[in-house]
Amino acid sequence: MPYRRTENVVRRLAAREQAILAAATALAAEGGMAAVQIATVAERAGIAAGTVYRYFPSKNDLVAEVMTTVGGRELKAMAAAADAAPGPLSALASCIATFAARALAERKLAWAVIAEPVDPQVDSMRLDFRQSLAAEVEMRIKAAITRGLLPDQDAQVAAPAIVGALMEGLLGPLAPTYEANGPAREAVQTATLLSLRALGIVDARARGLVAQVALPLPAPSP
Amino acid sequence: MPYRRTENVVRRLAAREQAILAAATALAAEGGMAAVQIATVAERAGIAAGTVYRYFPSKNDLVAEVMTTVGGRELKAMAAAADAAPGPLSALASCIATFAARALAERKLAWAVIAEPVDPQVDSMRLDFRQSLAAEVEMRIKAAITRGLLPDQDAQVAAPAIVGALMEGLLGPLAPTYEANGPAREAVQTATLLSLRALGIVDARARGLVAQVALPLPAPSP
DNA sequence: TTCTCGCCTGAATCATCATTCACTCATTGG
DNA sequence: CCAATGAGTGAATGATGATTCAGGCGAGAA
Repeated sequence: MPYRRTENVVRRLAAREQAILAAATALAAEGGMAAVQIATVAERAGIAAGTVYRYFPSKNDLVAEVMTTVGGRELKAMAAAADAAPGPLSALASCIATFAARALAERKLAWAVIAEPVDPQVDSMRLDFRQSLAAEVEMRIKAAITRGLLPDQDAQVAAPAIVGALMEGLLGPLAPTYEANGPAREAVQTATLLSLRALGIVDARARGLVAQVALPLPAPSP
Repeated sequence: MPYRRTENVVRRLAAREQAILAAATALAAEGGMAAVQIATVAERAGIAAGTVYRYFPSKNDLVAEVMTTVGGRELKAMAAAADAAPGPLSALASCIATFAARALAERKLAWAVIAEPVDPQVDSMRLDFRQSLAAEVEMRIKAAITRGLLPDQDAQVAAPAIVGALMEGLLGPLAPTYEANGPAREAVQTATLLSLRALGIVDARARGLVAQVALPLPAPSP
């Protein structure tokens, strides 16, 4: 048995895989999907291009993993925020505002993961995420409808529409660039308000549904 | 003077340019921007690849022209529908519904022109279109606000958000595929209703703002 | 220390497309 | 019919980026 993967080696391998993933994510956050190139990722991770292929069978797999990781993190945050809310309506509001705030904090990354075009193969992966995103919102909408807190409506159209509105209104190329915390927070509130109104909540602000979720913009997770 | 562009030649040249444009547009409508390749466009137009470059200095210029053409057509339709409406609110409703209905009728093309990613250079062209799109909606929103028909709000965020909601709700990959006229028309109404509610119109349906604009889905312009 | 693995390297290869250009050919005016 | 002109051709070229692979090298086992 002249060679075996010692604990040490295993750890190093895992660390390297994380480094690659981190490099790819950082590049996506800085320059969008176009910036995620094997050579660039490798350089940033401090390894040679070929090495990347020891960890990921193809670029698509790498990108897919980035999406899964980032997407999962966001979904979890949304769900957590919603679950912590006192009632269905404020859960809905929290869910929406959380998504908006977090996406805005990592604008380019969010755009890259949600919207930017990629290889068709990877696209189906992205679809899953968008699907989950919409599903999360849809669930909250339905819950509110069930309790009579929202007018009856087609949640299956409404949910993606809300997601689209947030994306376009906050992340898209048309959206203004928010510098400091102030305007960004306002934008999140405006967008949330708009979304809730779209669903039929007329006086969200008056009811404290918006103010209550005026989260600080979270620092991007490491 | 052994050679001159006769009337005949000029006509032929113009026809060929149109053929190229038409081929590119058709390809975009069928397979998205990725399908718009010089070789493919040329083949579809019945000419050699090199010939395309006698008419367009680069692929980007060709794509830009496709976008301008398609985009202009849509903007004109929206403006016309809105201008024909009796009041500011129904103008707004018409504007939104028209966009929704037409985009849905040529789903892939609309997606390609509005949302699908492309070369950064071309992207600025697309931005112009999106900008105009949002501007058109924004103008209608502001008009309604001015007359006190809508609650005061930030139209600059609301307009792109509406556009985003329609895109994602109707065109995006998550949106269900609408086959016949029936469900599609309903989807347009649902989306329109949602948009109007987002802006603060609580009872759009009751007021006949939605039903009134239940346009037939237009055949795609040739 | 020495012998093996198997990880790492990065230049070479492959694939995909846009773009060019030397050449052919049709049209035009004389 | 002929010469001139420029449209049309399509194979060759270029650029970009993913992927491969033959060989170097360092870490574990004896």
